Amino acid sequence: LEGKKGKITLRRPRAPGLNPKAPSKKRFQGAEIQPDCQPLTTPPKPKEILPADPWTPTSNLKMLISAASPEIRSREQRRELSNNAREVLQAKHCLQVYEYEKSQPSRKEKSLGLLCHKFLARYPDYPSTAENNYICLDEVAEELNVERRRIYDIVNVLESLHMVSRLAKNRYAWHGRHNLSKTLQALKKVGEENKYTQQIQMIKKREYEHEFDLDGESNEEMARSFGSNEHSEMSFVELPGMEFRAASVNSRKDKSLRVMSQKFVMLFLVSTPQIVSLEVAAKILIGEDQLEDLDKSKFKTKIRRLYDIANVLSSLELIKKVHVTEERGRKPAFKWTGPDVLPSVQGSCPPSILESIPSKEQCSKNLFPSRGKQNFTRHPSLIKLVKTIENDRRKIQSAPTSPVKMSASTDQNLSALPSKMAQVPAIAKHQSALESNQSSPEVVPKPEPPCVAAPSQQPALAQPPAVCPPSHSSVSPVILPHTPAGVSYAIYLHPSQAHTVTTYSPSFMLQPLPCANVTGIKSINSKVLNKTTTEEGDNQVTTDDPTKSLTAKEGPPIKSETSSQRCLKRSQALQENNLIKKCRSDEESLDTSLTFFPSGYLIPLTQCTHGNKAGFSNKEKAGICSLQHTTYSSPVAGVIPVTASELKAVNIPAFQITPLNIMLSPTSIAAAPVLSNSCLNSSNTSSAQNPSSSVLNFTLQHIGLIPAGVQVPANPVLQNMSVSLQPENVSYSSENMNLQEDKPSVPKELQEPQTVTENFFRTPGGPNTVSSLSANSDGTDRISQGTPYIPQRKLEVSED
DNA sequence: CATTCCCGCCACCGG
DNA sequence: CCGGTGGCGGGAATG
Repeated sequence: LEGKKGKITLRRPRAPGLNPKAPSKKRFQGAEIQPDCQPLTTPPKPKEILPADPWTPTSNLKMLISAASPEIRSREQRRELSNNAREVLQAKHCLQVYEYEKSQPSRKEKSLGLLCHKFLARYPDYPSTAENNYICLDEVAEELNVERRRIYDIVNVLESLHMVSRLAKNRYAWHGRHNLSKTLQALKKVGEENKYTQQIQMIKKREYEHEFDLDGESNEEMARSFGSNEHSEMSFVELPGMEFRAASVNSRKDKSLRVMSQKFVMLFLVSTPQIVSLEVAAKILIGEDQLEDLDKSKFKTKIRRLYDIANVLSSLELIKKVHVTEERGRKPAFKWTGPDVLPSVQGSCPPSILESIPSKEQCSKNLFPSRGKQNFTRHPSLIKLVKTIENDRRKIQSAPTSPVKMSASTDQNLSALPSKMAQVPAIAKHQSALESNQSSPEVVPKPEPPCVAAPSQQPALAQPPAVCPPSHSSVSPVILPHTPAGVSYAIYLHPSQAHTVTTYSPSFMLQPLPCANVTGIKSINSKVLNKTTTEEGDNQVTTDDPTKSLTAKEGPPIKSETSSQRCLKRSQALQENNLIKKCRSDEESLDTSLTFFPSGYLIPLTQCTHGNKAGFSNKEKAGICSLQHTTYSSPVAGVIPVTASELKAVNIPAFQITPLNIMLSPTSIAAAPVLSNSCLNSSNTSSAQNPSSSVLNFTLQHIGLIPAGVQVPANPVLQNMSVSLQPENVSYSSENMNLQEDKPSVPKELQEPQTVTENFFRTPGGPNTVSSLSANSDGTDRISQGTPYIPQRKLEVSED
């Protein structure tokens, strides 16, 4: 009880004796000082604010307007009252119009997202090495003209991504996106260890059952397992090079927002469709004693917080708001639009990783203490206790300190410290070498840079440069916020993985496999179409139900028979979101491209690809103006140019594919063939098989329609389809789920016709079967295979 | 009415 | 004890 600070009830009544409204009034005053305005009806006329108004030249006007606008409304309603209202109204109207044109409704102007943009605009995505960009909260708050409290919200989230780190009171260091990829890797890993994927599944299943009143019991079991191995009180995930930058100051017990942010991100990284609904996220994040503690208020609060976080993440363009429409209506959700994250593992010392890491077990323990025994639910009090202990430990550990910068040597010492360190796989250290090139001061460049590379435009993985140019700070600053849509992926599979399709084995992630057998499937972003409206090429589409990475995801657009009962709406599905990544940092990408890939993953080749291409120009631009956040670079119209070299031969050996993270959207499938026809004819001819057939095989196998090992000859139908179908119209359903952009650029009518049979891939027998979870002593959990669980409900995701 | 989420009170806690 | 932090939830804007 005491753990949490003010319980709701404790909250001190504001303005004793006054009506609850008091606060709001205060609010207004705070924003604009109006000494004596008559309360009631008087419209707070535009009191100019104090002197300086930092922002735009027109800000005054803005202020006026915003101040007036509320009034306007009320006035409008009783306009009859005044005779001269006409004029007034007109004037006001003008103002309003003006307002709309130039400024947004005041509330939006104050949104955290906007504020965050402003904040981010102040610092480069990739700050140059040397000068540390220090951030002074006071200053920033003042300059941005907001209360400091808001800055904390932003900074806390950024901190969770290690984009900033606290140096001392009021001071933060700006790191930009240099650490982002590492952070994401670490987060992904932790997320995997925590079985978030399964948790998500459980939650969904539960909901599902709830709806239909299916087995109550399994429900119970679920809850139990969920509760036991879940609710993790996990501490902040640190990054190996940065853990203590913040020194003593840093140890604050409540890192809740930060932790929450990290968890939230993890959810995206581990779920296959990379779409997470607020509801699910909230439930998972609440974790704790979540039994049926559906505690409504708590849930609400969590949601609120998630919105805060989401706004910041959105500003960072890591996620984007979408809506998932189910039978029950549409729910807010977010889609990951950030960089793809490789499954951890470093290039430099592949084999040692397993050992070097204290052990996943340990990591998990630290992060999720509850994890050990999983068959009974832990009593809340115990949890608390653990928590407390941990906190104490943390304090102690973090004791020493002063904002001293650590060098590599110290780094090691530190690593011994807190569990925090343990939490993060040691991995990064080695990798840091790569980044060091760029410049992070703190990172000590390791002499042995793995394989390579020049920042940015690296050729394909296949041909890493033999030489590694030491850093060039000059290069580093290149910023590439968005690149055009086309992205390519390669799928690396390891033949040895003869697992069934459904097997999920985390352990693989840790195994650095030399990329044996590389099969590259190149999908191109076919955003192409002339979609006029959507500028972001993101029309995504694909999404599989996270719950089932196992089941087939998308049915290739097959002629569908309407037999399927549900009609899917289609979104303009063009690509899978993954494909769309905008590549932001070359370095990061580089980083990834150089590492060894565990089998079963889709590896984004983006950077490589773009580097050679037009991407450059964009990069440069980006570099120049740090602010152009919001605008997505519009996808290149038409097919994205792909060099022949980029297209790798597709050669998929007959084997089973571990489904992890593999996402193929029909679009992508369609795209390949199209591409080949239009642009790459010559290039792909060399491939052993026709890409389309490979893809088909891959898909089918993945789906489980055909046994592994069986190859299906190129399917004429598919090819035809792919050619003929317009990407936008191609819809595809993953299971029964349908994604839809929130603001569909394509009229539904158009979309409708493209119905796909959703049932097509459904397992005959038991659509409802759910894979069960079993915890292994080794700490890894696997999903036992069973029939894939296929949710019956229809889901649609729409973009905002 | 539902969804978003701003605002700022005030508990904490480091210094 | 002060002042920076940041949990938290009311309730205003918006949809």
